[in-house]
Amino acid sequence: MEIDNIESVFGEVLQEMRKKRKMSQEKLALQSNLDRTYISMLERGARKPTITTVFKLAQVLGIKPSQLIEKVEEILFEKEIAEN
Amino acid sequence: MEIDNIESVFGEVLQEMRKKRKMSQEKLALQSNLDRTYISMLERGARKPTITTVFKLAQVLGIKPSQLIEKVEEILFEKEIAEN
DNA sequence: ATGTAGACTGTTGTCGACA
DNA sequence: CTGTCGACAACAGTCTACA
Repeated sequence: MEIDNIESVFGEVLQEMRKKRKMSQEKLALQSNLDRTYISMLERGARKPTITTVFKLAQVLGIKPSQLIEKVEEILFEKEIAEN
Repeated sequence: MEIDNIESVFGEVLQEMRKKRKMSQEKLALQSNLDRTYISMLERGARKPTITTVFKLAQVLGIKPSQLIEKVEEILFEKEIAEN
């Protein structure tokens, strides 16, 4: 089945982490040195970030990149189970 | 100083993990559904993978993507310390 | 404050060939 | 088995503008 909507899951996680910090997309974009519209696309799963983008975002969110990825794994794993 | 040779560090880690498994670039490429020449470029730090590429590689290497990223963080952190 | 659109630049990732 | 090269298609990431 291969799923491969990693980008959607990443978007969910990113939005959750951002909101938890009561930060706007605009501010996140500014601080991470990325474009506001791009953050929007990321959260909606319309783009897959490169590894360097993940590092930038994690830094601004104050977590380790690996923790961000780990969150994605967890959700992805739940969804795979729900699939059989 | 901003460093930003995340791709070089990722390359180091990828190569280390691959060799530890006594796997050729060719086999890694085949199993991860990526191009052999691209694996070569990744290991030499000439390309930055997207998040989905990281997931593919980690799966073939038999580790969690977050663990792969964590290794990168560690080495990156050592290098930042060595810099002041 | 966010979503979307279109046009754009640069880079990822593919492929064939040769050392 | 790996590095590199050149050509290429596909997609990441920017920017302006409008709802």
